Amino acid sequence: MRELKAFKVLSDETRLRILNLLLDDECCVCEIMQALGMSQSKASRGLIALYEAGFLKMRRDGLWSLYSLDEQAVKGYKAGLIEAVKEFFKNSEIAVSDKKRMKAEARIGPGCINK
Amino acid sequence: MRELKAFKVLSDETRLRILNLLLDDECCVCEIMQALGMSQSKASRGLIALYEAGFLKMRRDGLWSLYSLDEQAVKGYKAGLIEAVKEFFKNSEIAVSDKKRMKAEARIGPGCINK
DNA sequence: ATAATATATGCGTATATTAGCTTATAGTAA
DNA sequence: TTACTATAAGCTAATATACGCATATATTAT
Repeated sequence: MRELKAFKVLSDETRLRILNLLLDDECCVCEIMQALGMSQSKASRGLIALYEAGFLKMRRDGLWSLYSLDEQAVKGYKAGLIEAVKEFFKNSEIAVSDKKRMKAEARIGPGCINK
Repeated sequence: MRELKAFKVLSDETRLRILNLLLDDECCVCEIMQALGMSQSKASRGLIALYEAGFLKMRRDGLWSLYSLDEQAVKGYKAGLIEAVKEFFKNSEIAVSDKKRMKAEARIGPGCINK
């Protein structure tokens, strides 16, 4: 049986919201945690899970880990999954406010939470 | 946030295999349990979960509960999920043998297991 | 070197999920 | 009615998952 990870990783609201944000942009962990209002470890773990499931790629830029959609993911069976995520969040209030907060945030690291 | 059930229900191998079988055919619980070699309660619960997630419809025919793909599911965001399931099982050995066993089985109820 | 910062990870725990076993329900047949 | 059969559901144990807290790691800056 093929690996189930891609299906499993989408069975969680946190990870769906993260993936939805990353459909358009490249983001670091701190941007995700701010935009989605979640803890650093939660954001990091969500991103890593999506990465390990093959949806995201990652590159380092200094202290930042920058995640973005892996173009390989839009081929094969994951394409349907990504399509479903897009449709799922279409006209979704939460997605709109997630994106809004994302745009508003600078990449200033998790420390900003305490400012 | 929209209901997450459709994503959650696909995070399990059993239910993926059931849905894949039902993409083509209408089946009763006993056919699924035989074709997939699983217990009656496991097959029934898998089918009910897929039904409640909006992938399947059900009709009664005497003692049999007959499940099949709900055409509503091929619209909206579930369409991508179904597409992903199809692609996932493309050229999959397990899907081929599942379908083969399915064709070989008559609808004779779970009692056949003991024969 | 030390300090500061962004991210990853180990650990414990709370919660959710799965599946087997059994029983209940509903329809059929005599 | 009773007997039979296919499915659904209750209960429980085993397993898996998610997440917070704290700490480790890695990179940069001084």
